Amino acid sequence: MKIYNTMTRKKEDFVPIRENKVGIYVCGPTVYDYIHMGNARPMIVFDTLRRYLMYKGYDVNYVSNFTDVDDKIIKRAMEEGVPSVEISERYIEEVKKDMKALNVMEATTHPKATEEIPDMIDMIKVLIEKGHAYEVNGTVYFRTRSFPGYGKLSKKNIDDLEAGHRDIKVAGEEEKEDFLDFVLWKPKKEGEPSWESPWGEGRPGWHLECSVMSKKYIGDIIDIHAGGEDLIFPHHENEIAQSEAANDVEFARYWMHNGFLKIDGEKMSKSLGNFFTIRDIGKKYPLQVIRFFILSAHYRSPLNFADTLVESSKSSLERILNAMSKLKDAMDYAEEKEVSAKEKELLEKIEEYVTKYEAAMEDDLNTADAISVIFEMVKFANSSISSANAKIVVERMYAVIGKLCDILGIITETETEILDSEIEALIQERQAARKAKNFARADEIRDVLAGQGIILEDTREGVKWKRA
RNA sequence: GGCGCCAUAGCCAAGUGGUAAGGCAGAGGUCUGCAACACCUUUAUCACCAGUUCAAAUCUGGUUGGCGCCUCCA
Repeated sequence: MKIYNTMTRKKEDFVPIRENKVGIYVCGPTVYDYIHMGNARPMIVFDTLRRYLMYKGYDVNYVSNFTDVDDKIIKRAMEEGVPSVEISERYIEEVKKDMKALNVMEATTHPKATEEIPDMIDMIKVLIEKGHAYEVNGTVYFRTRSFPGYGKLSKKNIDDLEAGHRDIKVAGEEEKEDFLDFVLWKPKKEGEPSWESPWGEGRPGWHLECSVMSKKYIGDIIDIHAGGEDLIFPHHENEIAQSEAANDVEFARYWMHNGFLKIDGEKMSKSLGNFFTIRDIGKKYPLQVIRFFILSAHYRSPLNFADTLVESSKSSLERILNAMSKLKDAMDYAEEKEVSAKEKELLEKIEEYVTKYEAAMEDDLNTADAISVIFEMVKFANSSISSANAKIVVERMYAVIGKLCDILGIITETETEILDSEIEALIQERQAARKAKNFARADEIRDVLAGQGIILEDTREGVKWKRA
């Protein structure tokens, strides 16, 4: 498979370090609030990458952290007057709920920063020993200029950074040797969570945790490191500096970054009031629709989020679901018989679609193209596959579309739901009315059920219903 | 100021040298008691200008417009 590597700015053939094994590290959220649409994009995109690699037979070690010690968490805790651990634990649980609702698989490991402090201290010690870090008044800084490759991911050169920096001085800057140096360990302030360290009580800097956790749970070299494009600088640049300075080996082979999500054409931000949490969106749309919507564009493109676009995705997804529902019915009625010569061609055609789908996914996870292949299959199924075919043919069609959707994390399997007896009775009454050509009554019942979110469809095999 | 990205039909969105996938919406038709589902038909020369080439949406240069990072951020 080809992956666009931010480091080289090119699509490269993906070759894992260890045969058939892939280690993926995705920077996870800071848990101080419900996750929003922007957080969801990398979760969904890289979960899809993971699912595809698993489908290809790779053993995927997927690590994604929870940043559970951070200024924003502390601020929130102070506002609510509770310990910050209460905030982080609460939102880790909420984030997990949202991820589940988005059908994002649980990571192999979900490390938390606060549980990895000893390893972070060890890495800082190594960096100090090697001359890549130094301590001033309880703060440990990374000596950025001591790492020659600094800027290689974001393609920034140190002198440009210096020029751009002059206007934006930060407090405490005087004590640093160099403005480029960033914090590995910061001393405790009153009321903040802290840990013992050789440099006094304090807490780790943000960039350090990812270097430490990826090393611990994947190894010194990781196959794929992923996250939002805004993390390229400074977060990922700093991770590279820390890890490569400490471990003396390349940090990550492939860097993948998803594009930003915009709201009605504008950047999402709290001040613009266009900040949407997954929790709120879930009240308006099935989150499956959101997942489908996000995957309908290439992951590196900016993606605009607007109601009309989601509505459109909802209709699109229904087309797939309708086709699957029809296939399921066809399976029930299809006979187990010999596959005819003509049907053999149908089976071959199905495999051609699979090949085409895989080619799309192989090309830097082109989910938009892959989805278009699914729609081609849907059309093919709707027009060429029916209960008149041998059962095995129908089953294959159903299984293939189901599997290809599953790789995208789209659930097509609908569990058979039992309607309550009252609704069931109304449907029966309507059927009787139709038989008696009392269409006024039949339509009236259909309207009543529609009002309750039950949509009826009359098919040759009888009445079908679905939720609006 | 530095680094980088994008511009394809009413909307969304693939396509990186050989004469434009797919979806939504719209129009016409078939099926249906009607509707829904489904099926058939129908809707673009790819921001603009110049160049390279037998051939460009696809390469090069320029113009215009939009966006991101450089500060916490997915």
